[in-house]
Amino acid sequence: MESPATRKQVTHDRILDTAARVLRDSGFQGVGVADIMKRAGLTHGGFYAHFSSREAMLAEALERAGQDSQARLQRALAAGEAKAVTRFRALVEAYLADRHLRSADSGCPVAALASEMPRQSDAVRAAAAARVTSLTAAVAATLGPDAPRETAAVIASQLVGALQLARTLGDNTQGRRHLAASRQFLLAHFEPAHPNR
Amino acid sequence: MESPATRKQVTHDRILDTAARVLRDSGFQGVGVADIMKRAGLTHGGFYAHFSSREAMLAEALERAGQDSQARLQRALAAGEAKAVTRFRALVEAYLADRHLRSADSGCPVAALASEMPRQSDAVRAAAAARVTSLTAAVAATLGPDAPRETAAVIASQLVGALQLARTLGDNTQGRRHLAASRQFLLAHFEPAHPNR
DNA sequence: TGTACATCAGTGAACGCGCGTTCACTGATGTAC
DNA sequence: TGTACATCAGTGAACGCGCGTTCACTGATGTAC
Repeated sequence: MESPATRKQVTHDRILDTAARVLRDSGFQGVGVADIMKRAGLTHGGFYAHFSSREAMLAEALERAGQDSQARLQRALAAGEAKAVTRFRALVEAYLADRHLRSADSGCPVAALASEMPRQSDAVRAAAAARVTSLTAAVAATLGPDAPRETAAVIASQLVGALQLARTLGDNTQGRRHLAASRQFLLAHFEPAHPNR
Repeated sequence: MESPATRKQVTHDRILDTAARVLRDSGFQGVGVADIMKRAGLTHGGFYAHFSSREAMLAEALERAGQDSQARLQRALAAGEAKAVTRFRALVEAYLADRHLRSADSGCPVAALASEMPRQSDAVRAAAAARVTSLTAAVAATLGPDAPRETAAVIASQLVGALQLARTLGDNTQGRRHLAASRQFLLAHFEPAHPNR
């Protein structure tokens, strides 16, 4: 698989990684072609050898951000299993961690970008809808198999909404109190009885 | 109070109303000086007689949007009282109405703009934090007086998160199902027993 | 009441800057023989 | 193995457009006497 395209693919990947981080930190408007290329160690002229347009790059970057975030969540669940806490608790504590008040660049792109979605291109919105679905599925997988189907959607809303309101309140006592209230509520009402599963 | 400033104040008000609507529909980036002035029936040159900068206008527009939205919510609560449903039910059904999937321009600015807030100016973020607080207070006022203090914050998160995820899913079956699940959950778990109060 | 002047709200042309996009070119990598 | 040529990834200057901001000016409203 060391085809002639390899070198270009490596660069493409580096650009995407950069864009996926900046996107979550700075929003769609904050992702500039020249800036992303510079951060990736390149000049802006080469951009169009990798993407047909800025719009196309945004859609790819959102998908990448979703994969990043999903993978991080899975690692947190695995770590939770090692500590013998429920998968649900591991998920809630990872998603609503105080640390996420500040740094959004490695977190969930839905929480970082949700209110901008209705104004994005079809490709971007499709990627966003897929990410909502996969987040809901990840939540469902941490609930007991007897939980109603809608419960996962409700919990996903709570996770995203709580993180956004806390970020709006700020990285201070108010914001942290808001996160803590959501964590406590979710654990009190939805944590399955059995530690592992 | 028919002071010489009256005419200018009327114009100022019209500009702000326009900006408050466009802001919720198109986001912070979508509010352009020339566009807003044109929609208000003016030319862009006069803008700086009303605001010191575009940034200052954004902060004022966000406050205005918050007032609009709060007033609409209060009217919905009053209408609910007339129909002898609980204030809580009136609030949930108004906030999570299917109609809000499409039109954000008259709705809650927090739901319309939350994920853009961390990147805004101090003045804008302060206005946003105040609106989160007032939304939480509005929710608290519809709960029984014996409800724990954190409950209102959790419900506010659910309202905002559910609306945003539904909008991300789109104005279709998926989006509407998402909203319906949240409405049902909130009513089943938090609606006070007594119809009025 | 009427006239002359001052103030005020809004106009429209112009400026500077950032940013997405294009394109001719360069240096490096790979291929043919 | 070595040489000549083709392909490829990336460079950097330039273009065009949108947008926030400035400013000299105009027509209308209000005030002094």
